[in-house]
Amino acid sequence: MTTLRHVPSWLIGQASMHSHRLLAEGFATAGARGYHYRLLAALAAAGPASQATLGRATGIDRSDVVAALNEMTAQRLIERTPDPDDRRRNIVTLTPAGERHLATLETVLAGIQDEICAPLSAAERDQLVHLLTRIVDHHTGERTP
Amino acid sequence: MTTLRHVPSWLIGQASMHSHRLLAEGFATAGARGYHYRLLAALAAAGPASQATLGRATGIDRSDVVAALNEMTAQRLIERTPDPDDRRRNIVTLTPAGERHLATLETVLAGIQDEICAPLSAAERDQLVHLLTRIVDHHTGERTP
DNA sequence: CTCATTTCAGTTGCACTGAAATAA
DNA sequence: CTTATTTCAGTGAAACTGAAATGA
Repeated sequence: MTTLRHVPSWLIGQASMHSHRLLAEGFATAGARGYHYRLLAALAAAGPASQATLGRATGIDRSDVVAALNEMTAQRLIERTPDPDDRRRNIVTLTPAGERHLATLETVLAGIQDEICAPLSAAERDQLVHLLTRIVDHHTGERTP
Repeated sequence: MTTLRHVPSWLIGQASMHSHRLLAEGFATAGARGYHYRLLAALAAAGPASQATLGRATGIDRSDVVAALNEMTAQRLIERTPDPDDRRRNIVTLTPAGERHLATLETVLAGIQDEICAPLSAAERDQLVHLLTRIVDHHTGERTP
């Protein structure tokens, strides 16, 4: 596109499309998709958690958390056990297979980052991360101000 | 997410999510969606074109171009006329209503850009545009290298 | 009663694939 | 015969909404 080439939202969207495609391809060869990785990473970072907590931590909708965890349970990557202190909740824990799976996905992810940022120097990559961090921080939590 | 906060693809995806939401909201109040704007902008920039050309110019799939143009024809924003020189082709042209609609969407778009880049200075915004441009350019056209 | 959690059913915009008909 | 264009039918991941059942 001619006129859109300097519009931030267009560039962000195009960059997102490419990174999303690369990531989806990488995750697919490992038998996963984006939601799976985000949930595994959140579990590894914060330890066992309820589904609602996982949804808030990952930004994934409560409804999609259910579906993704169903798939991951079938793959024996996680386990759901009822919380004795609050019987509405499921406590979700990583299985050893889930931890191994996460490790492979982390490797895939790191490779994709280098691929995405290939045309940038290390300093420029840091700069990009810094700029995007400020944008993302500014727009998270400030819905309907 | 804790561990993902410095991963470029995560930041790009989050920024894209926010900008996409803002853009979709803005376009929706004007009765449009992203594909409509991109097609209108391409028509205004390059003049009347075939659907295949529009698809290549906007990066929208041939199949989605058909659907979007159907909707836009119903709104009298564009017109399809058969190309006498190549009877497979439709020549797509902007109607006056389409030009007016595009002008409104341009205004919406410009406002959203300022909203997205609110936490950045003008120099930083240029820097972001520059970095993203290099990433996008590097990844467009180089599929299956 | 209100609120939180889990679950299921459905929707939407976007990106994409496959196949058919038509014509260069 | 091969290639290009338009069109239709369908798939898939992601983000989201609404409502129901259960329990704090």
